[in-house]
Amino acid sequence: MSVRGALYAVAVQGDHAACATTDGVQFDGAVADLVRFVEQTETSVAEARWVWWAAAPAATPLVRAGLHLRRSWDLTEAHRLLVGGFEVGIDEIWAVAAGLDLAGRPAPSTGDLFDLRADDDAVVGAGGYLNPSCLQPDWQQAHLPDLARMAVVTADRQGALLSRRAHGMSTATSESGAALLCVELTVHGLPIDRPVLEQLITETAGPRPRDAADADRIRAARDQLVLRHVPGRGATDLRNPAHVRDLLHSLGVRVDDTRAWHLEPYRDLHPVVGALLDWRKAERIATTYGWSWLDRFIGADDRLRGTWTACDGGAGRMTAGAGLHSLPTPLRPAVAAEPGHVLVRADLGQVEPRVLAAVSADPDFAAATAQDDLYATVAQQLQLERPAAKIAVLAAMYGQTSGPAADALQRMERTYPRALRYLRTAAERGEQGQPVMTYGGRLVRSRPAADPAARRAIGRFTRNAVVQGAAAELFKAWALTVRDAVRPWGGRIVLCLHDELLVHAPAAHAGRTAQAVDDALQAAARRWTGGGPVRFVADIKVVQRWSEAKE
DNA sequence: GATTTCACGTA
DNA sequence: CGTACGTGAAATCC
Repeated sequence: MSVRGALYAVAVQGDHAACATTDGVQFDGAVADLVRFVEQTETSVAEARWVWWAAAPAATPLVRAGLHLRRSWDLTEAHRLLVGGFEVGIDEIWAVAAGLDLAGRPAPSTGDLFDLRADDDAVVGAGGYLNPSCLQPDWQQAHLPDLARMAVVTADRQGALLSRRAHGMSTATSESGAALLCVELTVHGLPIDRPVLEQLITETAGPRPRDAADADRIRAARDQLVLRHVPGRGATDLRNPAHVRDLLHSLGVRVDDTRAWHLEPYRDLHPVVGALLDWRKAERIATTYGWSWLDRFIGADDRLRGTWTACDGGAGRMTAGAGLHSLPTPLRPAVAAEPGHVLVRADLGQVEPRVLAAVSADPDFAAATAQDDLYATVAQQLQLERPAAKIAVLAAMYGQTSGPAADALQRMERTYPRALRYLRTAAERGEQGQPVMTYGGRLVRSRPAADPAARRAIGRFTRNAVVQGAAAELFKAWALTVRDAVRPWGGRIVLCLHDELLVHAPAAHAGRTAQAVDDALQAAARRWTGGGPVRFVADIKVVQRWSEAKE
């Protein structure tokens, strides 16, 4: 089966661009003119699907120009479904789609004057491989129409391979859409209330330093809040874990490392412990989320911008730079809707166990998803208290085998044999060095492991990857449905956080937008589960600031 | 100069 | 001996 729609492949390098279909090259010219060509095609060809080797270089100029593209096919994302992994060149994508042996790929030209292959300019060379020079920007710029034509061919070949895999095609279009959404997130950014953020940073990290000497003074003052508790050891470098450990040892705090959760029990032993733990929080904001972070990542339009990727190499979640996925809670009041707008904050409830119920097709576990609080039902079925039931479910998904979960896990085995078998199989495959496949048909490779402990660690990784990865696939399907559903009301997704969505929308359409986000979940879940019995729930609230309505 | 270790933020 | 990611500072490797 081929990829649905009319395929238009776009290749961009610098200021130049080309577009091709199966009928041949349709456009070859400047990026500024490509924007008009794409806009015209998007409106006149209802079934247009945009194909690119990677979303970022091709789609960024289109998104910057304000275009909204409905359908895409991302060769890099589709390739990742086929073979797993992360970093790939277009030569590898081409070879895998063509069914060629990767080992036979010609080596890239060394640029050596005596390398005669540099004279061979054919796009597809001996053995059907792409010219190894295809990874070089200047070669790409000279061959953009060819790259676009090759992209159309590759998309069709990938479609033929993925259509043999359960859910392969829908996951490929979803992951492609996620990659385009990532370009939009990168371009548009997250709205920030700059005065509030500056206030919050000032409270923890101190005022904006005037110069380097001022920065040193503020830093020393912060250190002094800790060091004043240990007279005579004022030379201790708080940023050096070994120094801190020695200091703590001298006070009778016996810890191997100085991580916060090891130190927390000693908070009352000596005032320096609490001061150190408070210092760490302030230091984190000062270094990672301080003034230089603000200057680097928040634009003149008060938008926080990081680089987004649609699918990490491991479990398959979206990732984001500029600290977007680890913004400390104290700073979240600064994430705020623009005037006349609201934020619709939606997060999935207990998504991983619900996903496990769906992907393992365990009927009794699926029945538990009917309730808003899945763990309450599981507790009844296991005849345990709710906290113990929750620990048991999480232990099963994360591969914890020791501690208080052991008895509860046996009950899980008896009550939900199908779900537990699904997890055990994934763990065993990882331990044996084999890849696992997610519900959506994405291959996750297991890393090689030498000793038994490392093999078990890989087993925990693959056990978790089939759940976390499938949850990521459902999340992306939801996010893309939301992207389309909120658009008529002027809404736009501004943040994706694994199981949480933030939509920025005009205040006048707040209610409609919130309803659209909920409807989108039901529609996406129905499609994703194939109409199965598993229920998904979301907590959805209309707020001005991200920090509101957060339990 | 690049890589590893420690630490910690988020889910 | 619960999973993943990104970031920064210091130590370590080459």
